[in-house]
Amino acid sequence: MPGLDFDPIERAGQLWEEHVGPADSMRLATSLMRVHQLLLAELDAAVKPLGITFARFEVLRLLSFSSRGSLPLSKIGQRLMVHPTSVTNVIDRLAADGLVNRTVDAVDRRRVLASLTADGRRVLDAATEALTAIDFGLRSLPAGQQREAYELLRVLRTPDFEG
Amino acid sequence: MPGLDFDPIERAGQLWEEHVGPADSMRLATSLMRVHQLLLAELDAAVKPLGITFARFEVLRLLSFSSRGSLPLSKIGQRLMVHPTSVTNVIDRLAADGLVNRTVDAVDRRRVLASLTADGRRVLDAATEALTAIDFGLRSLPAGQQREAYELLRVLRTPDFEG
DNA sequence: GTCCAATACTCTGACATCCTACTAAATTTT
DNA sequence: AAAATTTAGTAGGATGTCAGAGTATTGGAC
Repeated sequence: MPGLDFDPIERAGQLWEEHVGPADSMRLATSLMRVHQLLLAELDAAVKPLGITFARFEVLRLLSFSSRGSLPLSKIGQRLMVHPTSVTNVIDRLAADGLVNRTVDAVDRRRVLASLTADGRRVLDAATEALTAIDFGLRSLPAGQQREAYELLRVLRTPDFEG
Repeated sequence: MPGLDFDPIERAGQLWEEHVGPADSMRLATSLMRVHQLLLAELDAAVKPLGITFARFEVLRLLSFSSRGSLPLSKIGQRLMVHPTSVTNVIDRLAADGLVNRTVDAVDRRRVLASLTADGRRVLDAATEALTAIDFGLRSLPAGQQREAYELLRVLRTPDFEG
């Protein structure tokens, strides 16, 4: 890095972003990492008083939207795009806290069905309220730009679809 | 990415997102979570043959841009916006693999300085090449939209500044 | 009908992250 | 100069994530 008249250390964070070859993609990738870290920290903090994390909130929310009131773990994994072991992990903790029930599917005994308990419903409602109150950690972004960002990211969520 | 299944028929899970009340912010928040998961998995896979993770790549990259060739751990934490213990963790693993050196700062003996080894430099170069080859997992997003997304997310990365 | 492949989940281990202390060193106060 | 405070890093524990291996169940091939 030749010819710098300011402290290179203090500027390194910005420097690589502006000088390195594949600047745009690297910038966006690292930016997504940072935003995720900050956002998740804020969302976790918002629901922490209720004894859950944002990951658990997402599971509870998913269960509340299932028509039968229950979902096989594999389905939860597909929806949240997480590994089967992650689902088992989170469901175990939710069950230990009495927020969900686990039952073996009578039709296909390989399956485990998770469903909300009354407590789970209460916690979900309170968490939804808490998260809505902080605008899901996105109040610094105007509503219109939230939509834009959502549309831009849509393609990245569906890697192998429609080009 | 085994365990991830994108059956379009089952994607009804995303439908509700468009019907619920505080739709925009919740949609964007969950979208960011999914994109992060998918992106990180792809980036980790790209550098896995080199024996590192994307988190370690970010640390190596940061060290390579420091003028003195070393950085105190606290500075690394600030740049990557992660907890001090996370830095200690990653540096420990990098040092165990011989990719960085740890030395106590002679000026301020509270500080620990991390610096790249020759091996670390080699791994960093190879990782940069591997990540560039896959466009940092963002090839499905056109360059112009990558810039747009970056600009939109900027505000979320700097919650305290309004620059 | 039996055997085999696919599916659903669990178990163990690795990783990165956070939080709450805690120690050591430097800086500020008094 | 001594004490209090701040700063840098570490230790231990929890969480969520993934990968690999293993068990149980189902469903298809023969």
